[in-house]
Amino acid sequence: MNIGEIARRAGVSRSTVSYALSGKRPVSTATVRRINDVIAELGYRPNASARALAEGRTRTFGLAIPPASARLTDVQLEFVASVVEAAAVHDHDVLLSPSGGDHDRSFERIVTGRRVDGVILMEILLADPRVERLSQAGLPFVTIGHVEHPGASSWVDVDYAGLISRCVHHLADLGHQHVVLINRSDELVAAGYGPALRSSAGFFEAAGRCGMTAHNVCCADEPAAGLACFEQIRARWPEVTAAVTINEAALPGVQRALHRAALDVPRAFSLTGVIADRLAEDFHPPLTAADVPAGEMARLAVDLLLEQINDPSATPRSAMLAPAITLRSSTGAARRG
Amino acid sequence: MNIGEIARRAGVSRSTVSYALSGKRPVSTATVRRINDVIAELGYRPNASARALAEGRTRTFGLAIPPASARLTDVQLEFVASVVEAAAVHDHDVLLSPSGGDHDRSFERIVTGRRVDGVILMEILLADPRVERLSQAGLPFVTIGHVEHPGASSWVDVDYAGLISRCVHHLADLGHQHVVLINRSDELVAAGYGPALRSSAGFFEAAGRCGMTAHNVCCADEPAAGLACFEQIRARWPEVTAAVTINEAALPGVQRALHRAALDVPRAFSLTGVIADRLAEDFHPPLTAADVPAGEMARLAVDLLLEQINDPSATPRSAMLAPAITLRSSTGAARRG
DNA sequence: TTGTAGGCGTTATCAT
DNA sequence: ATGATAACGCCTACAA
Repeated sequence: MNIGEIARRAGVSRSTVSYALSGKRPVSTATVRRINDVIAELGYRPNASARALAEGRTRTFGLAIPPASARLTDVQLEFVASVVEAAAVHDHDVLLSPSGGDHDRSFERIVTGRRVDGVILMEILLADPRVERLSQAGLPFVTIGHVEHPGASSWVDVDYAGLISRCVHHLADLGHQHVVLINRSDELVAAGYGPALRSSAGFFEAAGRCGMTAHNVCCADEPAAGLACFEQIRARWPEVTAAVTINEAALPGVQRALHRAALDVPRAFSLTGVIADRLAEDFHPPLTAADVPAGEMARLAVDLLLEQINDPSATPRSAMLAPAITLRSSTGAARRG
Repeated sequence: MNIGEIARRAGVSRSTVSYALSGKRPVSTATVRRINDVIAELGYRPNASARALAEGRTRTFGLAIPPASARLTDVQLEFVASVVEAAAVHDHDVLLSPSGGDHDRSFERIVTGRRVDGVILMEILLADPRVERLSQAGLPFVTIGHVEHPGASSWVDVDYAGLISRCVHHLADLGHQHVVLINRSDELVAAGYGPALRSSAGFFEAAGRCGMTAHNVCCADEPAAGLACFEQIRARWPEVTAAVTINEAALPGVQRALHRAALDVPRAFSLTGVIADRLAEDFHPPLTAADVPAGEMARLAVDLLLEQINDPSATPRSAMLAPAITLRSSTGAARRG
């Protein structure tokens, strides 16, 4: 079933069918009707490959996700789903590429094979080879997280430094003197993962300003690590009365550690950070935290990407999101030493 | 950069370049070398759309995921990642389609637009309109979960009935008399979601055989629901000493309910079911449970799909997985009434 | 308002 | 062993 068949049955030329479909030139209402009838009857839809070849655009986005080996977290998953949905709103499809290492076949296939009109890069590192690859290929892209030279490309990010800083100030206001940051994993920090680095920077900066003693602890993205990590914190720095975290995957373990230590939150210990609303609400007690607005980030990323695709010469735009910190029940006045 | 340009620079015809690349006809080693040099120098890769148009195949799979509205669970996510990875092994890409309702634009675009060579359908319902749609479109597909007429199409599934039955027998052996099944949500059951129905069937069948009293409770896929659901169970049927579940998303809530009721597991209460290993191990105490082997299912699904694509007339194959039940620490002898 | 024809970049069938 | 050339199905000037 192709456009020629439709044309034949409707008694018109192929171009007329094409124009009737695209509306790029006037077609008499009578012919349009006839064509639509035939199309409806035969259930015709243009062949995407042929259209892409002729138009030079695929109406498809590439989404580079972390490889399956590195387990995706809950928010990351939500982000993927939201990107797909936002793309669908613009009648675009999403091609997945698990990538992260330097030489990924799937990523190369997508980039060089002109399979997509643009790419959204998740979980970007401060120095990410894929960014270089994409700009050299002249393929529009948007990164989630920003790179060394902001302004060089479009990105969407969360202001981890600022948010963590505000969390620290909040704790300072409550009288806490000794705080700890439960960060993402060592590997991520070593690889130059922005959110981890910026959180740490904002944390120490704010703690210094507030005259607090502060410690940073890296923790793998899993419950067991959260448990071990928290117990280690209690052992090494018993004077600590509050923790700030961006490590969502470790939360169940932290929860268990609190139980095990019979630490009442927030009376004996306060906990806050940057945590997706849903997870913050499921914690016990619900966490005072800044949301990670995955859905909004996804929509923004798609918008920025479309902007670049429609006008590759447009100056890249970017958005640094700073969601409000929602007060719930996990932070309270510091216990007296 | 196209094949013509490569041919020109290598001083050969386009077909020779094409054959040098595909190896579908002998090309002298000298020319192959020359061609490869040019290709390497210019970084050429064939245009995927043109190739798809000419070959009649896209080397792309469609993956129909539940819409973003229905939150994807952890295992579902792992499944998506695994499918992408398994597809990459065969040099195929994966196009995502959030679908589930009856009339989905994205699904239609993928199916009718010949954007993919085949489709993997996640979270299938007993009567799923997409199955009908795909077979009428003559597009190969594999379903995760099976439909009314097994044999009519390829599928991969987990033997929920059998596994749940074995869980029940295990509990019976431990002396439990009163058990409850914490199922997936009401909506899912009403929609004819296979795993929920088969779990329930296997549950009651086994309980009957063992002379136990048994109750089935539907529970939404979220922690809060798990908490409420468990407390309701305790209130309605205080005599129940063990629960079987397939609802992974509700587990955190169940965990909290156990804490809140100060129920010692497994001394005062036993818990088991079909739960992904990672989640089972993160539970406290680790759950005796059957794994949901998402990775294996994904690889199998891709294999079956490729089989159908390469030979559409091949009789559909299917696989019913029955992973072993791993004994951990959440089941024990029934407490005496 | 509509038709004709060339081109998008490959693959594959003829030839040579 | 290699070259022309016709598809593949669509879009879009250019004509009429």
